[in-house]
Amino acid sequence: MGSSERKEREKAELKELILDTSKRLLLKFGKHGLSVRKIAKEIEYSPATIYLHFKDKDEILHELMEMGFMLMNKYMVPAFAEKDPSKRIYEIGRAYIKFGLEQADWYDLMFNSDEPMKHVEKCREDWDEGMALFNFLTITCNEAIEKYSLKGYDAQIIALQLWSVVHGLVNLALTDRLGIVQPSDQKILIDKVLDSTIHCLFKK
Amino acid sequence: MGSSERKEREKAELKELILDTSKRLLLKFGKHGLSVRKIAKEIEYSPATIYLHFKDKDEILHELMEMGFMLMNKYMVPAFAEKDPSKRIYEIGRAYIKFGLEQADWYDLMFNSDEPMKHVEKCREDWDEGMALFNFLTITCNEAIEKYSLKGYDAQIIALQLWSVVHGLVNLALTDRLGIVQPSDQKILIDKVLDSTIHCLFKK
DNA sequence: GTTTTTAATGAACAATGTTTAGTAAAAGAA
DNA sequence: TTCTTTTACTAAACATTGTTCATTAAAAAC
Repeated sequence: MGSSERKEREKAELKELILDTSKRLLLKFGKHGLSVRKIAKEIEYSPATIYLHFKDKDEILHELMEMGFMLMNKYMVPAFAEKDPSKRIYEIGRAYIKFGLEQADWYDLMFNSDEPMKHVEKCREDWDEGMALFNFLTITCNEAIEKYSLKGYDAQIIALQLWSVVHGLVNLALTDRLGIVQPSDQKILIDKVLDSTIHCLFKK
Repeated sequence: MGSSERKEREKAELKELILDTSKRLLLKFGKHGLSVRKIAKEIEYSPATIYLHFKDKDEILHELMEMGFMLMNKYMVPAFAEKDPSKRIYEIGRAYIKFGLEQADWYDLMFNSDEPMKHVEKCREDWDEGMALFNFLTITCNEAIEKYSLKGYDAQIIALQLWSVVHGLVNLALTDRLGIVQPSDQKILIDKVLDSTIHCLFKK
């Protein structure tokens, strides 16, 4: 006895190594540089070994997705501290966009990829990182609605509207559609749209 | 002579056959069912023959993209006919969303895919179908701004804001993020967000 | 020392996009 | 017609991808 504990620890360490390596490959070479075989080569194990720790490639992607939300939360910290609701919404928006543009591969994995969502059974359960963020936005919208006594506003609809704008903006930027339509500085353009959105919601 | 003309016609016909088949495969099996080898098998030629008519798979995707805009235009026809600018904006938004949800594979190809944009040299030139649509939206926004005498509004920013909202909504819906956040009827939810967006822009 | 459990892999399968050398047929020239 | 050149096409190969399974080597349990 006792050796079984060591075994489990070693097993967990290898799993962690696989995830760390996946993360590194994603950061270095993007989603196209992340393959099961490359991970295997990197950690100097055979590809089949990966499948002793993960059912799927999707399962790896799914765990990376969770890591992505940890990273995103770091971007959100200053925004969460903001007292004024409409200003908090603005800061959340800015942080979201900043994260999306700076961490394009993470963003894509977390918000655009089908694979880790469809094939992993606990998809709903594990996207609650995303849901928590959305709920916080909804609460903030509620605060803003009360503060400005906006009647006929549904906080959840407003939250979704805000999410759609920033999600749309980030995706348009990342897929090079923004530059075609308006070749000026994209960041300024994006800022203006976010300004306009919040202005027309809360500053009238 | 004369036979050379027939040759060229036959060549063009084969190219058209490849594109038609690609289109059919995309519609039937989605983007994952569309491979060079499947196209080849379908038209009963070898895969290498495809490369006599197209430089790349990307080039095929690119031509499909153009077809997609033709299809999208059909969705837009009723909206274009609308006289009132704010109502026209609303109808464009609805048509855009309808197209996105009903023709998910086309939408993905036209608005999300990197490949046909990055590797084909004439990317800018050929996305002018998309640009034309955006320009029309911008013009309509201008009309609305004048009609409601909205000061300090930039038509292009408003147009981009609108595009971002619908693009974001469609993408959230297509990648199953909407249902997680709010499991009620997605179409109604999307409609409410579009309503809210236009209402807060033009109806105050 | 023997048996059983575990960890790890090599090799195979079915896909993918793409290239190249080679062939067969058609077209053009004599 | 015969010879040559151009054209249309393909078989085979290459380098990838995710995934599975029979097998082996080693460690653990008895």
